[in-house]
Amino acid sequence: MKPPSIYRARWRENQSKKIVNGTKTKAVDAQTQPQEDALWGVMSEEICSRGMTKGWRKGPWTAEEDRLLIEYVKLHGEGRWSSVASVAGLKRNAKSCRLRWVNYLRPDLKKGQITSHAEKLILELHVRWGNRWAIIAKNLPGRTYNEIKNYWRTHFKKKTQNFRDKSEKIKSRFLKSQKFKQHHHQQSNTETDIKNVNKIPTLPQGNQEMDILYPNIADQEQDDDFFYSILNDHIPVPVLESSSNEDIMWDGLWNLDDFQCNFSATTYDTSLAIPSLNT
DNA sequence: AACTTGCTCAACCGCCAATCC
DNA sequence: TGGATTGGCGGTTGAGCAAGT
Repeated sequence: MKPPSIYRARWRENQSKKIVNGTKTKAVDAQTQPQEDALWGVMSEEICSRGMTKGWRKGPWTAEEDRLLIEYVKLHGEGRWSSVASVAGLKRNAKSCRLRWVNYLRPDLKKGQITSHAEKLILELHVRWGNRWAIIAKNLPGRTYNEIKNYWRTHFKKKTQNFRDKSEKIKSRFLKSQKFKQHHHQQSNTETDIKNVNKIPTLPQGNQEMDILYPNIADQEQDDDFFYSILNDHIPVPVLESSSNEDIMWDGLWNLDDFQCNFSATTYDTSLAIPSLNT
């Protein structure tokens, strides 16, 4: 008894294993995608109508469904999502139930606006961890990774864009005046930067500690300055002393979609001595 | 008043690792 | 040991609403 998506995933997997003329076939490409979607739409209805799956309900949860799910968790605890549908009488799949509980129904969740303190902590943690929302959420008790993820997208995307605009100006100014010198010297500097990134101290938890970290920073301008200063503090900038590959280097430095800043040895291009950013 | 645009956030999807059988 | 299942996570979507034109 599986939802149609399972059958589709399995079908795709089998397709990708097929070998035609010595090369692996693509399960779906841009041309066949619409046909495949249509096909699986029909299949999906067919599968459900024949009772081959439970015909999982989708869309917004009703109050009654919430009540049933809460009752279920009270009785059976978290983590047994696969049996929710049959036991609680919900026409929702395990994933949907888990998500609803984790992101909305959990009693320890904080509702309401994210405070400025929490906002700053999110920024700081995002610089450290990138889009690893689950890890960030663990430092913000009562907040879900989904909430933080949404918050980031709606509040900080703009700021990252502003930062990029600013950085473009700095970049053009900088390029006019800088020349690179020694390749090996640059390499040793960036390697030191990578080590320093790994030494960023663990952040304390709780509002009291955050007060110590960020005392009396209130207005928007200060917030912006704070935001940019974090980036300046944490993004290791190689010493620009030698090279003729300015464009490649600056692309690496300034193409900071979401400010993914997890440097690692495996993504470190030693031939250019420029840290590349995980995306 | 009607329409457009932007914002918010719940919910879904796909992928992957861990666990189960 | 290997396939199936489950749970967790990140990316994305889209409905609902408010503000602007």
